[in-house]
Amino acid sequence: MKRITIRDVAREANVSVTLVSFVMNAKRDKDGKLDCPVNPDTAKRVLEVAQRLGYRRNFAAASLRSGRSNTIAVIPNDISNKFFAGISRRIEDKAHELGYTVFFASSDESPEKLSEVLDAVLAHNIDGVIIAPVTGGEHVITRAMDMRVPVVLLDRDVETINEVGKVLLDDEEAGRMATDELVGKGYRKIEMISYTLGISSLSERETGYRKAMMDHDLYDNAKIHYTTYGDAAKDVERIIQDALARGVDALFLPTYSLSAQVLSVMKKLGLQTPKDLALVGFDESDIFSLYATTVTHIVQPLKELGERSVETLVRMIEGGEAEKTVLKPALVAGGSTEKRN
Amino acid sequence: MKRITIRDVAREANVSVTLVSFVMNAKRDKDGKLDCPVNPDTAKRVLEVAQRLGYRRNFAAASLRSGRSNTIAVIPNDISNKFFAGISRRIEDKAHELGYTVFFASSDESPEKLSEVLDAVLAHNIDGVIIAPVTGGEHVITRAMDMRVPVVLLDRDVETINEVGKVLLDDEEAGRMATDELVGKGYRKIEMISYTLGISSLSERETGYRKAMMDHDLYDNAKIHYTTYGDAAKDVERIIQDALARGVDALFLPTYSLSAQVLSVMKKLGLQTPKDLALVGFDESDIFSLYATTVTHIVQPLKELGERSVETLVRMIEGGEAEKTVLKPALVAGGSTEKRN
DNA sequence: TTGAAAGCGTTACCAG
DNA sequence: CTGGTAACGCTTTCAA
Repeated sequence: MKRITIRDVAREANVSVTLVSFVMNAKRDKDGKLDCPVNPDTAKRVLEVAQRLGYRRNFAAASLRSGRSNTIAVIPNDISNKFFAGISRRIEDKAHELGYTVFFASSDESPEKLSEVLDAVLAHNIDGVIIAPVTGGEHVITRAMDMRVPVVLLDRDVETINEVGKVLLDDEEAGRMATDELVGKGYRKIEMISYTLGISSLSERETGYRKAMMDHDLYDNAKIHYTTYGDAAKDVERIIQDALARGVDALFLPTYSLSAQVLSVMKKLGLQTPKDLALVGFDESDIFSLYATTVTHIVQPLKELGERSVETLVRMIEGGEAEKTVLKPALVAGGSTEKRN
Repeated sequence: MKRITIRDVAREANVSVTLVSFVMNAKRDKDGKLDCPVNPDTAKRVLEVAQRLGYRRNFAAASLRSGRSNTIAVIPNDISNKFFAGISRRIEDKAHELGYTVFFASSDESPEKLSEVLDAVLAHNIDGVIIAPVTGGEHVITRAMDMRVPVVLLDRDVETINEVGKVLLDDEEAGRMATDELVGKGYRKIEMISYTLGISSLSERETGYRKAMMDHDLYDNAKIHYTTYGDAAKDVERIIQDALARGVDALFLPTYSLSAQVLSVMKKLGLQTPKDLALVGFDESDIFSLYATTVTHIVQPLKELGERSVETLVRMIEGGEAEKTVLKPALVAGGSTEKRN
């Protein structure tokens, strides 16, 4: 069961390897015609022989010779996180449609792991990289750029870097939507819990919240509580009790993990939403529909985020400009923001 | 910014490319000594030069020449599903530890997509494949075997195929544990909802349930309702109402999706667990702890499943025998199986 | 429209 | 222990 090479096909079809290579690499134009300088009859014959013999291009050889790989890498912070799970398939599908293979690897927030992943990127002749949710460390981007690999930033902006593609959510709008929903339903003392991560997505959501509060002349009521990913469990309980003591009537939670944390604490304390506290959560989860009261939440257009990031990257790989796209969030209404009586 | 090749290193270190190749491929043994037929001093010099020049092996060239890639592929049915999200990181970490890179791609249940993925596997000289949760279609495995690529089946058995590695959950035990828990807490009319998928994991869980019911002399009460993934939403509501009408007091849900579906219907119908219906769910989710009453559920040892599958595959790649591992599930107790009064 | 031949950077083989 | 050299299978000139 020897492997079929381009030479086998050439011999069997009575043509040169060059011709076979041409035919195998030709893209079909809209008429289904092969777009290459080969006699159509010859091309047809080559295609038939290749098919019959079960020929498949040896990827390593092609990559070695051409220096390209038709492969892109996607480096999320954690391949198993919520946001990424929803977006990975979209990326995969779109990449496949454009003729690229995708390669996933977690950076894990660790500079060492990140460095290894990037070495792998170099070693594999990978054509471009999509860097998805990462909290902390701009090294990724600059290192990748040093390697002259096209980069697209997904979900999170780094304002100091501009030679990369960007596909982002309009996070300010998300913060504004959440706040407007609460105000519209009669809530006034609306506060927010956020992480001290210093990443653009969160700070923009905070900005949206602040501006909306200001627009509604509620800025004196605006207050953002901060916690860290690791301390959230204990901080959130304290924050909620403090807020209730001060008469706060609603909370905006700008990430899924904070939303889950808050629901957990409220359950533990026997608090009900919206009676004791109205809520707006973030991202998608069965929890929002299965919690005692359904929870209003902001959703990101995962499909578009994924597809757009691939399109942007491929365009850059093929010599195009780095583009920036900002997509709109949406609000899914639930019982947690029911009109206040 | 020319790329540094093995030849550059050889010239700079005054040795042949052969020596450099030896050194770069040598694994360190436990003493940190390089395990290769090269003078330690020479090796050290080569290493230093390589470091200084920033040499990185060209993956495509190595793969082309050696026919191997130190890469394994993982093909789940859906890269974004629950089970897979929890296991992917474990696979990645373990593979990395053993010197392999991982490549993820969804088969998506579609034979065409599957075929494409396998072509990619061949084209990339991939050394082995882990096939994770797939519902329907044994083609995968036989196709991969035809390609002479080592295969490990993860989570789901195909009894007719034996030349592959297998890493499975003791699904019969899982069914038994769930049933025993319910019986132990005083429930008697225990039923089960399952999918008509004909996959081993589900049918084994059913077997465990049946056997446990038999052991407790409750076999006359045993009943399994069937639905399909697509029809679950409407079927589950009917099933629950029918069950309640017949005085059923507990349900065992052998998958996460069925668990979520049942919780959703119960919420909609205003039913409470365990008062109206005791429940045992499956797999991990925030839902189980955040639902009005916490839900007892069976968990799989995701870490072990992931690591073991990689270890098994790598052993096969390196010429070892195909092994079969069966891991034990665990039960996480919650309020949904509180003792019946 | 076709083909010959020169590499791409590595590893494997065989000598020393 | 060390080194020369022939592949690996493909793409890419260049010439016909």
